[in-house]
Amino acid sequence: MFQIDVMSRTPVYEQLVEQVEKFILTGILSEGDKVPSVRSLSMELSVNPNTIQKAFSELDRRGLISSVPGKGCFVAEKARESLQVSKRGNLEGLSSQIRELALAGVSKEEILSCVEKVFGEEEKKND
Amino acid sequence: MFQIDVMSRTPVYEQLVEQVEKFILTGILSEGDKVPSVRSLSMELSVNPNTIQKAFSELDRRGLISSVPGKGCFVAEKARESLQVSKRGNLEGLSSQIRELALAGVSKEEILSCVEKVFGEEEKKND
Amino acid sequence: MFQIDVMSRTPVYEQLVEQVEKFILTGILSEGDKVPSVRSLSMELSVNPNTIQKAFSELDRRGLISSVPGKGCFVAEKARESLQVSKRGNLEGLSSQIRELALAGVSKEEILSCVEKVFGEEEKKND
Amino acid sequence: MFQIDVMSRTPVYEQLVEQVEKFILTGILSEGDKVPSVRSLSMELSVNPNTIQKAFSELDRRGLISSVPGKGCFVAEKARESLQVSKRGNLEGLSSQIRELALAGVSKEEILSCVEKVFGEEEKKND
DNA sequence: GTGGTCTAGACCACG
DNA sequence: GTGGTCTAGACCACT
Repeated sequence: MFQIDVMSRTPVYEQLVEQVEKFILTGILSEGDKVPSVRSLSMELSVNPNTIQKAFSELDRRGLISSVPGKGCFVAEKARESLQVSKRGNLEGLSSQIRELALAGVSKEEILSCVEKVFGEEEKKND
Repeated sequence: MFQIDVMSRTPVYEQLVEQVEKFILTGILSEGDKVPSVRSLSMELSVNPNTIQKAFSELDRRGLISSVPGKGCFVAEKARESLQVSKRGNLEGLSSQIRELALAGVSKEEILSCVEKVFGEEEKKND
Repeated sequence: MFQIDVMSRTPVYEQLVEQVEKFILTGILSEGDKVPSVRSLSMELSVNPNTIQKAFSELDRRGLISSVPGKGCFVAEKARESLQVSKRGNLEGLSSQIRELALAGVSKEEILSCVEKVFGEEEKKND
Repeated sequence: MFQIDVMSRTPVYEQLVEQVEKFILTGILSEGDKVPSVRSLSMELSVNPNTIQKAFSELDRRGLISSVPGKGCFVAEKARESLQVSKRGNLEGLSSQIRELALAGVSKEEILSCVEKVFGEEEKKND
């Protein structure tokens, strides 16, 4: 289920956070579902339990999962919804990235075709 | 000319690199131009000379400036061109960001309007 | 009668203890009354019997209930009285909380109005 | 400056967070001030650097300090103000505590005198 | 020197 | 079994 790259520059715990977010967004993890335990993930990924814990703490802090000591971690109510709202806030991040590309001489057409390409993939998946 | 934010999360030396790149891209720094010296920048920005040096080393490594011992640093030949090529490589970064937004339920229309907005700003500037 | 929230951060056994205390204080449970059995509560609340047992042990330790082997648990003599005494010990907890609020710039008036509000509610109930 | 009690039930890192908050609120730590380094605090308090780090991460997350890798941690802009706002949100916590005491038979007068006492102390300090 | 990340391994409270 | 906290000690990037 999870795949982490220990050689990556982005911290392992951050990779975990991102993947859980992705799973929630795609519906692989639904609200109320139990998230794999710290120890099982630690074994499965050969990652120290503390690192898993850190990722889970962060997800808890963001209100995406709810950690219940002695029972496990569960995907929070409205996790998906709140995730969609927060991600949407990154639209300005997109703007700045486009601005940078424009500065580098990338034409509007190239960027538009890039958008089309991505949404083309999406449709393909849904077939 | 330069503006750095010591409280920012992005390393000071990286901020310097980014700004030099931007200056090259916008033409504020043209090929052959002399880049301010390590010492003068250090004074001006109240930044440790080592940090400035690190930024210059990085720019040198990327082939954007070239150091001439005893004379200073100069914007390299074809700096702008090579910069445009490398930045263009970020198109895949754009794709992944768009993919994320799509996953979060942002519609194609919203993204397209975002692209239009940015290029609208660009045109305005050129008026 | 009992309501527990398994997702809550406060341990289930503690929630149980608090609720029994509240029932004693409000008179819902009077001295000598039989407390529901571990097994029935376990069924009713879908909570592990061990957890119920732990709560009862704690209540026993505090002298609020007494277990009669083979017969069940009963609210102890003077349970209400001793509870009132121990709760009164929380007055110092109140002081420290008020001190914190004062430090945060909350005025004496605001706190007094808060006190009035609570006692206003109480009177309303007794009407 | 800092005092932690390793025997306390409240985690060491939480004690640290609380103390820093208190220092900010009382003005012992002003905005822009440098907070002692992770390592120096670790030595001074005989607490593992990781534990200090955890406290600082939490404070950073709350926007009360700003961690700058390689430079140190600094009290954030508006730290005091935002702290006052968030603490004020605890007024409802005060209400519930008062409600509990009322339930235990504590009279309104006793609580009012408690409030008076605390604010009496405050005035004394300011003399 | 600084903070940030990670591992290894321990103990605790809870269920 | 679960998550939460802590220690000890390491490495990294940055100043």
